[in-house]
Amino acid sequence: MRLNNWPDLEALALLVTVSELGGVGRAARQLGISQPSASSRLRTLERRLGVPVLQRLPIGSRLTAEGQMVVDWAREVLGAADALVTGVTAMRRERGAALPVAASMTVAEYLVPGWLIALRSTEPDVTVGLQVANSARVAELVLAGDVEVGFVEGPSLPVGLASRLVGRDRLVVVVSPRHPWARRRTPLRPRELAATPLIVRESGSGTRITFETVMARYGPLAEPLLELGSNSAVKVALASGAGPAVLSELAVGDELAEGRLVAVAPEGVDLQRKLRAVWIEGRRLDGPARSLLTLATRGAAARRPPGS
Amino acid sequence: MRLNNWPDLEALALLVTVSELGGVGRAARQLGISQPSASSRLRTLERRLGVPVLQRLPIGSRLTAEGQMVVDWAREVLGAADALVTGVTAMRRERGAALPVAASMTVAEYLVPGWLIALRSTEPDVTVGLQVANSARVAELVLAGDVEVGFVEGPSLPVGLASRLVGRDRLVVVVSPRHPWARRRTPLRPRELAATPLIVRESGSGTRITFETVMARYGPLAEPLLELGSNSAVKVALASGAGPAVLSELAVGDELAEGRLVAVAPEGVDLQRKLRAVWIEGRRLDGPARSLLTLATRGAAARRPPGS
DNA sequence: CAGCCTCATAGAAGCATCCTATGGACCCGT
DNA sequence: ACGGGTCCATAGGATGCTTCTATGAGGCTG
Repeated sequence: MRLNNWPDLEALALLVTVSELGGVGRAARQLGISQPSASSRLRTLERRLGVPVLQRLPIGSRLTAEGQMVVDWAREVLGAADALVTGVTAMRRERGAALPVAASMTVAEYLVPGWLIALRSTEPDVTVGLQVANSARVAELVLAGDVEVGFVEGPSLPVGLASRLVGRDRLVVVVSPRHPWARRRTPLRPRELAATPLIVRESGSGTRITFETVMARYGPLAEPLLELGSNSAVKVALASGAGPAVLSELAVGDELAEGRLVAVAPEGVDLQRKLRAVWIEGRRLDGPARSLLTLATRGAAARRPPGS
Repeated sequence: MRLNNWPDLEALALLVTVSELGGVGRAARQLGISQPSASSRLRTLERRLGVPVLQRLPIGSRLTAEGQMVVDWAREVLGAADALVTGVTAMRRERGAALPVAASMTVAEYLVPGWLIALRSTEPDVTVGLQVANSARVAELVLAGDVEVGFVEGPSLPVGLASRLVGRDRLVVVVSPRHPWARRRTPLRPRELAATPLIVRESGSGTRITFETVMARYGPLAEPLLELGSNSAVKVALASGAGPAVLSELAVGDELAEGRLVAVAPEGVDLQRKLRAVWIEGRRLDGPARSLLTLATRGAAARRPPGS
């Protein structure tokens, strides 16, 4: 991870806006900066990228072919950055927010930002307060009335809570494409998996607990090969070719689709877990809480069951 | 897409490095800046995020719980930014590169950056030149010897080219979760799909051609609802709830996994297409070209066929 | 030909970062 | 207990980028 030479997100956002509006000046106006400022920034961006991205014409500006690619890549970057900002903003407003919410780590990390971004378009003024905790603690917070809605993972459902499915997640055993398991033809037996030292999340994490619970019946688990505190740390370890890891499918969807990681399904083991929204039983959710729940449910309800 | 309030990628990279090395000073040293500079930057980042992310201790610095989330989100952002920079760098070196490559747009956009990032770790000094063109033109470039390796999509395979499968892609019909089709219970008949105005990529794009070829036998296609020049532009249109679109699965993997978009499979239509590396028949690839091919093949070979 | 649009350039002001030098807190050895 | 190692924070001056307003150059249109 080198330090400099990173693109300037503001310049990229400006470029994306230019591509949408078809003009430097128009984009500047929309973003609330002066036209010369926009012009200069784009020129700097172009110089730093080393590729002309804009075709300046007397009637406006169009993207070059390279510019089109840059804009597409930039939208990915900005989307991820938006998720970060949105997530952090929600965590900052932990207290005194109009809509206090609690979520388990996987849900908070991979799903909540997307929901909040969507929520923003229908309810721009609602401030959401996000608290991240394990599923048991989330349930407590909901029951205590500290938050209106909670999002939990796993099979346990405390009494007194109403719930709705907001998604399905599946733990996957993944290896780097370099790893021998990536090419194995024989199915992975649960006992073999149990006996293999794995890269896992720290003990206490929902991912770890789910995995250990499911695997319990196949004999004692081997000592972890490595124990890391976040999904992305596990991915970093995997990237350098280290042994199999267990992660949430949500965390590795991209890597699997692009072939940067390979999933190895243990035979006959169901590692799926349900992600649920929970709230106090009998309480009728309304206003923003209802909108959020609708948003969260929406994706899940229509998504097809296992296997796309 | 507002302009300011975007996080500073350099500061995020610094934070990630701190999380890996466990200390502000250590991270500063690794990144080649002074320790006070790092300290001040992190403080600024913290102030702008509004959340304490670091616990400063006399023996180093650890992340707070919020910091852990920020680092994970930041890794996503930086990964996307790295893909952008890598892709642009490759396009810039179009001529005079040690390893000239051509790729169709989907491959260039979604797969090539990942391969190049991986290639960097084994062959740090190789400069790759990337040319983006449609599959037919890629084949020409390979045959003319302008590039060593090409990456094409679709069924056509010109004579004189050797090829190897580097991945499978599938076109998917997607709608926003708000769209009626997201909840439909009846299967989508090919004829209904053909008769529905869709959001599609511009004519001439590989995605569009593949779709039209496959659908040809189900009757004339309706006029497009909207015709856009890039995958992300289509996604932007979808996000605002507009009608069904046809996109590459590679382009929407994340959105499907997180439920932000919903796939509707047309009954009995095979929209899969193969992504192939091609080079001049009989020519033996060696050096960096060989490494790249290995990398590209690696993910595909081990990936399971349709349906995860 | 005037007026409107486009984007580019010039010059001055402001802000954030950078560096070096130093200070305060802690741990650990002697 | 005391030096020497670690750690991070602060101070002060230099630098560079971005910002603004004002103006210019080019093209379309009534």
